[in-house]
Amino acid sequence: MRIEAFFPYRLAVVAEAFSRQLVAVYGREYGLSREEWRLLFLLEDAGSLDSLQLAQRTSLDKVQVSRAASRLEEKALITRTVLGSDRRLRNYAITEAGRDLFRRAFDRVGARADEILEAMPARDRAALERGVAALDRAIARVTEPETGHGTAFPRPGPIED
Amino acid sequence: MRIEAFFPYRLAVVAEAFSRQLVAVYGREYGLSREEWRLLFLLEDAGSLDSLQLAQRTSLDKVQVSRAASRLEEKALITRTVLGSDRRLRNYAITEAGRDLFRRAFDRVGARADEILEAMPARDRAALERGVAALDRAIARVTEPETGHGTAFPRPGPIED
DNA sequence: GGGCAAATGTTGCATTTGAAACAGTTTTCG
DNA sequence: CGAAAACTGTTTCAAATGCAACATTTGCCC
Repeated sequence: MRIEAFFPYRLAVVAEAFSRQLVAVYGREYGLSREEWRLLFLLEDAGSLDSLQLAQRTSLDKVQVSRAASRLEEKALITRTVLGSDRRLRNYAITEAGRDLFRRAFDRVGARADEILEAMPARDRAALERGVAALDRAIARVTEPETGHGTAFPRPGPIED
Repeated sequence: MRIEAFFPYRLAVVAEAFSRQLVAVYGREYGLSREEWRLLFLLEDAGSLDSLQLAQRTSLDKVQVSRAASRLEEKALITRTVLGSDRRLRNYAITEAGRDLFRRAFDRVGARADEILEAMPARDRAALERGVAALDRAIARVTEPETGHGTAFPRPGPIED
């Protein structure tokens, strides 16, 4: 079989290429790693989160979160405080500087993503979104028994939570 | 905006989760890295390739190829010889042991991939394939001027080659 | 209450990865 | 012909990553 015809290969290569287009923006132009980008994204939306909520809404493991958060704190883009109610947990909050940086980066990243997606015919774009959503459900279904570590994003329903 | 609604995030997370399911097979059970897996895949199909052909058909850069090939050679799964016609190039060939290992791994990896894909309704699966193909074309179109390093797979037409 | 298991975040260490420098070969052009 | 430029694969070095051990805190059970 030719590798170009193997669907998992095609999916991985295309997803990497798409991701690379966006990393080129928030990475090179704003100095953010993928994990830092995701944490800022979450915090810009939520304002503040404790680590339990964060673990549920991100597909990063605890080491990645800890390290990305350290760097974001060094850059003064977020703050991290020990939670009083349970001193094992942390409360993460985005700073004004973090909001500013994220919003500027998001404008450019979103524009780049749209530029690519809008180069697709609308029907193809709809097919892609439908297919991705369905694949996500299929993976969740097939891997149900195991721990969902980074398998997918939280969703309503009987699975997860 | 909620990160779960940001399409590039959804695509990246789903693609990683899918990939992880397959790496769990060829990685843990057959000791192959992603790059080694791809090289073996190509060579099992072609039998033997020189480095120029290889660079065209893989989405790996030269460093990744060099290192993966070294390991495969150590494991006696491929052979590497300097090409007489141009001593900068190498000829890669798969060994019998390499074929055997790859075929066994491919059976299991393909089965795992099918298990997931067949958990999708046929219409959704068709949508996914259509969408992925279209996204690949869109990325190639938008990034046309730059070097296509790992951007996509080779295709007929005016671009690349 | 007191000890033990579970949960959480962090750190250490070995491996992997990426970018640039490098060495060897070929091509170009004067 | 010969020097310089271009090309290819490998190596080097610093940074990133993954996994396991660790320290701290909490919940459990007697």
